Amino acid sequence: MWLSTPARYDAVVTTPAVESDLGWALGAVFRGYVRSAEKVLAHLPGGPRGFQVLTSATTGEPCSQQTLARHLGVDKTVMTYLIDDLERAGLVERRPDPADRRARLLSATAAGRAHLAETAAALRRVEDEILAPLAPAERDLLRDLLRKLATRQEPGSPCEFASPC
Amino acid sequence: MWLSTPARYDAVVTTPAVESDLGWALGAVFRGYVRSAEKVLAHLPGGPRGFQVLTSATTGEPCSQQTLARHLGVDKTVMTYLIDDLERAGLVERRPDPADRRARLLSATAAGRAHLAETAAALRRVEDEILAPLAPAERDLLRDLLRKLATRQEPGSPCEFASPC
DNA sequence: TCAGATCGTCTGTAACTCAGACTATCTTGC
DNA sequence: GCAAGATAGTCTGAGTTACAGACGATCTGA
Repeated sequence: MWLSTPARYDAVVTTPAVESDLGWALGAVFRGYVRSAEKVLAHLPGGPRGFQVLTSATTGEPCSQQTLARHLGVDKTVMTYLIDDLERAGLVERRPDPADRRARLLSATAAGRAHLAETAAALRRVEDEILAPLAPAERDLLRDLLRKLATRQEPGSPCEFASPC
Repeated sequence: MWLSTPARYDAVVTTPAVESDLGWALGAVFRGYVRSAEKVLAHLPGGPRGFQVLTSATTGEPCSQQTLARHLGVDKTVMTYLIDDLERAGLVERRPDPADRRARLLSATAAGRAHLAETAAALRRVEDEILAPLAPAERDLLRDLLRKLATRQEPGSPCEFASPC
């Protein structure tokens, strides 16, 4: 059947071009984002992931390393040295959790918050640059759609990803 | 200034939660996609990237390894052993480019096209699973927006990403 | 024809990921 | 109160991966 079917016909009917593959588009955009973000975040320990840790440490109530690791999608061992670097730079600090002495609560220092404020502004400009091909309304739409997916797609519990801490 | 401003105020005004970070959402969705796709593509050499190579080798005219590498966002040395594996599995084949004897044109074998057809169907189901939190219209919208970005965001030449070969 | 660029390959090094062990601590059941 | 198992964070080591650089073959332009 496959051998007798003309190749051109196959291509059109059963095998879509790679551009229509969600994975390809997702990967291409993600790579572009990381590459651009790394330039802006070069001075921040941990790059884009360090930025996300710092953001999480600043907003909301302090949370444990492991919870944060799950939320950001990094291994717990990676989280250890990610925080090591940020702490060494004086941007975040680990405090023992009074309710559980095994755990450390992560919170940003004043320097960390100041650093985050200016970095977030620069990153926002990078995001706009990346989203430039889209109309303003489309940009907001894309952000919303991605956020909606990201906060629900954890397979085990539907909202694990959504709960920051 | 930073020290005298209440933390809560900082958080609301200048430091958005990580969930509003495009990079976080993009990363979370991308990780989820790769994790799901790898299950379906476990039997295919190279996993998701092998799938994209096979897809590109099937659709359109045959193209060189380097062009394909740029298009898929992988290093040329990675592309070499990626194709090695696919060729060893009998799914693609390298042919010398008659117009440039340095280059190899990549094309899928009949077995490769058959393999791709069934794998693409399975992958499409995975994609729908991942996009499940969205309404049907939103899914198409997200695909379109991502494709629009992916085909235009290459910094050097705006359409380099878009041109498959 | 010659210099420089390019294609694909190979090699080695650097970086990264992740399983597993370990200590300290919490929780549960008795 | 105590023992057994689970969990948080850290550390180590093994395995994988990415990527710079060199290389031969070939193309292109002067």
